[in-house]
Amino acid sequence: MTRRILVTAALPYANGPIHIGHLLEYIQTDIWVRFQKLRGNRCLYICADDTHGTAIMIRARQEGRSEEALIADMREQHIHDFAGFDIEFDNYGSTHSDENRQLCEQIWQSVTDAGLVVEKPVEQLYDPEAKTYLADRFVKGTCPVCKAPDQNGDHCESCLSNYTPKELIDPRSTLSGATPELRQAPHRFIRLEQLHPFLDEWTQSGEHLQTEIANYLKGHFLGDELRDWDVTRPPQYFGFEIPDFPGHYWYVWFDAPIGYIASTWQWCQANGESLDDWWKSPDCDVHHFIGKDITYFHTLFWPGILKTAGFSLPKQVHIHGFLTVGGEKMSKSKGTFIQASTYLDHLDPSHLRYFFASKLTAKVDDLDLNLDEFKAKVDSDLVGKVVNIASRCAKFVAGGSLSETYPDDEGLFANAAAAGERIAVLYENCDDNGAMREVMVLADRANQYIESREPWKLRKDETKQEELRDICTVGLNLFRQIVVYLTPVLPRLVRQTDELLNAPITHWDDAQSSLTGTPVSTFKHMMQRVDPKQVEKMIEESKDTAAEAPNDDSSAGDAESGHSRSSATYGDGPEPLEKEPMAEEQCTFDEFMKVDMRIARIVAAGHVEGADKLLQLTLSLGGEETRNVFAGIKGVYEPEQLVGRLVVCCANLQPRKMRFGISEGMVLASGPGGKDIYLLSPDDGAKPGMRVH
RNA sequence: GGGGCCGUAGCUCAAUCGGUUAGAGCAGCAGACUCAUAAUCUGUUGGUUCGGGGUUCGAGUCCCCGCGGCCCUACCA
Repeated sequence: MTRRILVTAALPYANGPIHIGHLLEYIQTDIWVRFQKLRGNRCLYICADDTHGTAIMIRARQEGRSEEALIADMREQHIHDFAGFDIEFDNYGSTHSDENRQLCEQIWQSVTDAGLVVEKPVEQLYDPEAKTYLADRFVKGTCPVCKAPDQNGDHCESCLSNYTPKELIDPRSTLSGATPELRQAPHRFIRLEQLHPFLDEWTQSGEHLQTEIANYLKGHFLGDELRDWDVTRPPQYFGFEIPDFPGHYWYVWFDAPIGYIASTWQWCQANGESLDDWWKSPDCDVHHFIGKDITYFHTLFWPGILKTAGFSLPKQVHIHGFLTVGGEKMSKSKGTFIQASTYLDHLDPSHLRYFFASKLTAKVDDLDLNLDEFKAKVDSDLVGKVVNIASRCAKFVAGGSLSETYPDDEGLFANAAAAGERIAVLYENCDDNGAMREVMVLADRANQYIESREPWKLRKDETKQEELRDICTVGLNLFRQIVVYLTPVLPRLVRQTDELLNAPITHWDDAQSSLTGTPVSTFKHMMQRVDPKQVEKMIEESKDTAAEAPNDDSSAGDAESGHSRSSATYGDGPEPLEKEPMAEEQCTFDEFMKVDMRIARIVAAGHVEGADKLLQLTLSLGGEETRNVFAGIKGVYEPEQLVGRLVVCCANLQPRKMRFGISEGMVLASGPGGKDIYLLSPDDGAKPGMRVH
């Protein structure tokens, strides 16, 4: 019997473009949906833009236009990006829709009727100029602990202490610069604790969640009383006004998940279907795909709401980890914060779809995009193995057709057909990585088969043309089987294969029966290797030098430049350069200027207890400006000889927490290390605080 | 500061409830082939499972202490 399955991916926020981190989720979900559809199940892929909240409101103001105009624009971009990666939604809605408003009102009524809503006053900083309450991240000021200026609302990056925005010295709004006032406003909360027994049961049984997630919830939330959840906001706010709480709005996280239902409703209206069949029927399974950061909302809050309002509970919430690039969090300054559109300008979307598939498992682990591995995997698996099968066979039969009866292939086709169910189970369980492995084994076998039959030799023998055609018939059928299994991942390859073999792939079971007698078109290259130059360009284009503070490891050692005098006169050998070759990559003037180097005077120096290599230095940049720096020069310089001398330091290096304290800069020195360390000194006349250009 | 996840071959990952000699792919190396987009095929070298203790007949797996990495920290989208 055909299953009915409703699938959602998390709603992207309408405050920014889609990037490759987002794509991991939408591609994972798209693969799962395409798989279900190919298996003959009725499956809907539902998504929408998440459009409400302070951030949208503020951005619209800054851009001098309405929120509606902003989110309409963003929606266009999002849809365009998704289409570029062959992510095919059945409906892409918006949380700012009539359907969503109606559903919010209806669900709000349900939770109110169930006695879950309670009103309490909340004290918060308010920006009198922007006329809105301020979330912590919109407040900056001087740290109450270490007095470092320009720190965040809730924690200090200099001394790493935590506090509340109210404790900040000289707080100011990052929206308007105004001094915020402490104000009180009523908020309404949902008493989640009342649903505690239900959530205990739902999260811990029925395999709705991955085990690590179930354990996490049990250990972190369900062991204690569940906190009341603040789901309303006082003005000004961009969202839906609450009917029985005039002037107040639902918090964006209340209406966002309801957007799943609203978007489904839109699809139902357009297709003459009933919403209840999808959201209130036991015959339909609801599956959510989300990232681990929004676990709380989707596994506690959301099931509680659904239960209370009488909607279907998710059959499963599939939670994935984050995407890292080169083993690290995506970074704008490193160019690894890659937007979907930037990727599309340079590389093939199928490559990324395959790479993600080959790395995705049902676990919550983070997934790393290593660009070298990306190239190696795509080149080897897709081009070298899979497409190669078609490439080496099709040419021998192009313009002709496949054999009329399927030749003896020693059981290869039957074996690969049998693998179909195994692979289907892997896809079903979100173990795309396992599925890709199985498929690659099939590709290896096909290549081995062709190798052993040596069709290129038969081609020269007039009497063996029939045998040649048989071999190619087997090869191309094995290829087509593989493409069927890759359909969820590589829809474009499917279309190309349809064209080559003149037989459309429409169902998973197309891998069960062989193709015979059909015409074969001329082979055209189906996929290119990854071009490293394009990868580089993509990274380069993704670099946003203004976006982040200087990086803690990008500036240190390589700030040298060449000179024009002959080195021979001084007997300077090539050894230092040979030992440490110059950086190959050039740095732009802007990048160089990011490093703020200053003349500094060492006003204090001392040993650090327990440290083998460090000295603690206090640098003066003139006036009151000082820096605490740990320098790895113990054993080379004695503290006493350092006090009073001038050095060059990097003054805007990101502070770094070290074992013995925070280091706030770096003293420039040269030499390979060990005993060979030479501090840089300015010529006479330089004064502390002067910039080094 | 609090918390989570992780550490296995050069790289990416396996290894059922604690149970034989820790397995694959890629890379590397050697050879073959020349149809195929420098593709493919055959063979093959790599491991003190981060370190140190402990429990056990038996530990990659469980416990403790370190070290290292990534991430989260609930008015935040």
